[in-house]
Amino acid sequence: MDNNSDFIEKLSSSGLRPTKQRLIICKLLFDRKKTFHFTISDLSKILIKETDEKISLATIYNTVHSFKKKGYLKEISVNSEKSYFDTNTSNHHHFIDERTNEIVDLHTNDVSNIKIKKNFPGKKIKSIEVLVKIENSS
Amino acid sequence: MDNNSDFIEKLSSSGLRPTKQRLIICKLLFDRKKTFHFTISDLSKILIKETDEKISLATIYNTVHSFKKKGYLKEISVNSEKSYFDTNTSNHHHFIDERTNEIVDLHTNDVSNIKIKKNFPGKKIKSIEVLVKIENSS
DNA sequence: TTACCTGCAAAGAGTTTGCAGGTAG
DNA sequence: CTACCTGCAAACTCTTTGCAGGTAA
Repeated sequence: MDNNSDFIEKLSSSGLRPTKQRLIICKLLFDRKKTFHFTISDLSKILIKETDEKISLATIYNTVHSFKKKGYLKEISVNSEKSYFDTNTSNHHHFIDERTNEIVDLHTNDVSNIKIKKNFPGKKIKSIEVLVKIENSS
Repeated sequence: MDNNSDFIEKLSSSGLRPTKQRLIICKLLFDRKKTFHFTISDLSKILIKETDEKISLATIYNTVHSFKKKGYLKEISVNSEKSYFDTNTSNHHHFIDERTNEIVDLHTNDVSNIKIKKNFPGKKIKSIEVLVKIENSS
């Protein structure tokens, strides 16, 4: 489990100054066992609730975008209303319940091997993402 | 290929009045051989360019949402900046080039059969959507 | 000291809504 | 005639930007 000095090292080594705000956000995002899926407003609400420091929205946007650019976060396309970010940056898929916007990771090996049988002249495949929409079975 | 009286019938039969604006949009969206992927602003620009009548943005939004609600359009999650709509409402997948936002349909039988090997207590699978991100091969 | 970072407020983009006037049935 | 539809403007939400003051190295 990461601790504060790991985060300082992580930020410094990628050219980001380990400011107080970035460390708070790091702790919130990366000091957990399970993948975290969030929108900026989720993150902002949690920061307000769980932290004494008030971090401005602009800084949250800046930080999330820096982390994304450095590869610490991934943006996912599950919903066109808001941007969702994912602390799991490895190759994987998602379940989503569109009623609640609950998102759950789906490991690559929980999905049968996918073959795309159509070629695209001049283009190559960069990634294949599966979105499994789920609903209550009742 | 549909013509105007087919569209009048289509709208009337689903409880939508076949107004001049809706017919123009119908013709633009559905009187074509290939699937059309668009954002509201794409649609608006094309309407301005190809039509003498000026249709207000609010009406375009209203119309697209009515058509979606009636099942004539599908909204797709490929990008979190804008809503994309698809005139192909059947089950299928997409290629996307994120550099240009070019979207191309991928038929279900161009993708190997997908099995999800993970169960979700209390939930059932509603749909499985594959997004294949592509880039220039050069 | 200097380059980078934060926080505020303003601006921008996309979308929705309220309402007055217009139109289909 | 009545319910529904259109178009305008205002409002709203999410996101980005400009800039003054603050902070890490």
